[in-house]
Amino acid sequence: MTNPADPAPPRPANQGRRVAARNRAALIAAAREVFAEQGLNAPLSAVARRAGVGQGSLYRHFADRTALASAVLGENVRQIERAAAEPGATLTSVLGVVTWHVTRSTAFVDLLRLRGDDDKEGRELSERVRAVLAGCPAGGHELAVDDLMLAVAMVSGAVAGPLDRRERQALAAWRLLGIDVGPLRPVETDADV
Amino acid sequence: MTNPADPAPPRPANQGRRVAARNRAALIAAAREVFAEQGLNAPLSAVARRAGVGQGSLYRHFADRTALASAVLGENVRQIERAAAEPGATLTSVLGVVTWHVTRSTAFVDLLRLRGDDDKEGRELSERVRAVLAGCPAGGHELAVDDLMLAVAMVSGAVAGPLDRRERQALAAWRLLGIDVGPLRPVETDADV
Amino acid sequence: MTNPADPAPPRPANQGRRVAARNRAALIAAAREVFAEQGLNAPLSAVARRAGVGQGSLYRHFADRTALASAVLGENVRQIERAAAEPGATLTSVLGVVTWHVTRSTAFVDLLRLRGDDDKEGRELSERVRAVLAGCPAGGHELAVDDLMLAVAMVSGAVAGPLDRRERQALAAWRLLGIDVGPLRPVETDADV
Amino acid sequence: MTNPADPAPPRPANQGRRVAARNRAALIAAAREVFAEQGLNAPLSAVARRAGVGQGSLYRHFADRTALASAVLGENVRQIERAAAEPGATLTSVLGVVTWHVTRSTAFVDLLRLRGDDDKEGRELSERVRAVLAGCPAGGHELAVDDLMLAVAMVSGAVAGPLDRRERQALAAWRLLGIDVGPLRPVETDADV
DNA sequence: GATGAATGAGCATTCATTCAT
DNA sequence: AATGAATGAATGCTCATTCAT
Repeated sequence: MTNPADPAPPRPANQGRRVAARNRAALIAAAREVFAEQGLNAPLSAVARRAGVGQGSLYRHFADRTALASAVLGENVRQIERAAAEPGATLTSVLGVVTWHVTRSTAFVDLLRLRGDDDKEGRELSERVRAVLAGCPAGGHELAVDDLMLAVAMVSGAVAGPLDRRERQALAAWRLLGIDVGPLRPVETDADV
Repeated sequence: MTNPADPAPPRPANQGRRVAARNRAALIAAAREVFAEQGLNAPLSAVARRAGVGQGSLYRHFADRTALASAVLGENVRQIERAAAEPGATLTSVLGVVTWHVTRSTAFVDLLRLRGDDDKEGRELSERVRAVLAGCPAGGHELAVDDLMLAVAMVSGAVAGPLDRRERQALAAWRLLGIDVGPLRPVETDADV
Repeated sequence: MTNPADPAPPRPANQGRRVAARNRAALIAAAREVFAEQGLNAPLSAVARRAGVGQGSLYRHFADRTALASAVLGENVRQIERAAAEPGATLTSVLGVVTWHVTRSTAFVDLLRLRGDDDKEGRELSERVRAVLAGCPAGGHELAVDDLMLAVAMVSGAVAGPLDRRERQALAAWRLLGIDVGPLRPVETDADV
Repeated sequence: MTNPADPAPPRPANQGRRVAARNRAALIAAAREVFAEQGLNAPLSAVARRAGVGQGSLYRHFADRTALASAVLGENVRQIERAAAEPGATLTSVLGVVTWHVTRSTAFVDLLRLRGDDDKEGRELSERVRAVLAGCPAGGHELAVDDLMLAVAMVSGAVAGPLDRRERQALAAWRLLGIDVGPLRPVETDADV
């Protein structure tokens, strides 16, 4: 018979609040990968596992799926904002960065396809992208920002499958729209978490 | 509390084989709605429920999700083929029908984004759409069929949200591509099963 | 819209009561195969399908799984009884026939492992086998019939896997028991249905 | 009728990680009973229910049916190995322990009848039993280990029905084989997990 | 009598979410 | 704060059984 009062299994030490920030970053990094691969509906358990973190910690840092997704996509948007802030940035160069994210992340594509209903977080992020595009020196293009956003969504719709295919499709899509994009690339970050 | 001596578990009447065809049609109709709203991964149980039919009946008529999806999307593709067969059909008019389906059905959009791997049914349907487009008298456009299919995928990527918004976005997307589409419309069918 | 009063699909002609007997035989034949391959718990739908008969017909002829199983195993037992009735039959020759069934039919093995509870049909069949063995001229063996039945069950427990393996195991088992068996064989029937 | 405004779906208290080990043990105990009664194909939901544990917990502890079965049968095999390691152990005494398990557990009998195909776990366990028998001081018997394993399978085939009947049949089967077995008994364990 | 469709209970499996420690 | 186990609802799928025609 099992003794019902047998001692609790050894509890892993609480490593203090220093770890908190580290865990948050690990969760975002893991979510970026998982969402990029499987889209915004990927199992959250997979994120926690890849982050090397308990399920509970995930929920402590991010109240729900949306919060986590916002954190991940927020980084993407921040990169786009940084790209636009670089000296010599043009609409062309910024679209290159946008397209880089579109080809890399299924989640970023999903962002542009969200239902308008329960969203809000998503709309804010979209708004920020729109603001960036609106502020770009339009290198010869006379496109309204609405059309630019539409064009980004359209390119998103064109990509599917493995990475190389996604890149080819994205470039072909931009060509079909008659819009130049710079090289597909991320943005260097100071502290690349 | 349930009476443990409940005599007869009241089985809803088996309505005989008369309803078979009706059920099949109801399943397709329900699947069209559910897939249109929630996409190709919608729960099949929701389809059965909306059709007012047991789970088993669904599986009797359609061996798996693919079979059901094919039945639904097959109708869509058939409509497109019919549109191209109408007297006086042009690329423009056919694209209007294609776009009608894109705005109506999330599932139709999904069709154009399927991974090539395990699919086959889906690829066949895509192929049929491509064949229709390839055979259209290209009213002034000099687009290769590859680019046409890409354009359709791009338009698909642009639509989201409520119906009226979807329509506006689709039309704007085509305009951005510089491609004319006819009026968004389905095709009249003799027996609209 | 579908006309709710559309005509019933053409009904397959009722082919008269001559077919009844034929169907019954087909069901037994199919069940023999299916039960032999998959054991007594095989899906009854598989039996109906292999018999080329509707599910309903199966249930008309056989009220439940037990009835069908009894029909199948009854034939096996009848063969054993016939073997014992052949001129020159000995315990050895009869055990050869018994063993033939053991190696051929998973269901026959299952028969010997049935729970005693709800059984009855099964016990009757077992009884008949026992009666046959009891009546055999025991060619030199001094085994009580209880022990013979036990031995048969033991040999049943030894067989598993593909046919050739089953045969080797059965013969090894009998050898281990020090009991001779004749050649493994079925019995010729006059009208081999 | 259920009040549609039911506020809180009363979730049974999550009793924390204290119960983890207890639950695991409860699952194994429940599985031992259920598998013993119904064989290796018993519904896992029955195991979870009898353990007083949610379905999810079962799957957390045991990835699949095989894992659970291995845990249960592994204990059986370990007991047999311990029996062979006892001072004064003989083939006779070990066979008594083996037979004890055969009479107690339908699952243990199933183990000996597994198809070789997709198994592996099962074969490993069988191998361990064989190894134990091979290593036993054969008290006067000159049986090859192959024949011993066959004999065990044969005895397994002989047992069916209620416990007392199973015991009588097993002993009679061994007698028929001319092989001595010690008293049917389990092995005392220090910590009976 | 035969037919084949309808039905729902049952089982396996996954996953979002909560909570004691 | 972190942990990781518990939980059950949801979903896919199979099958025994009933029944109108």
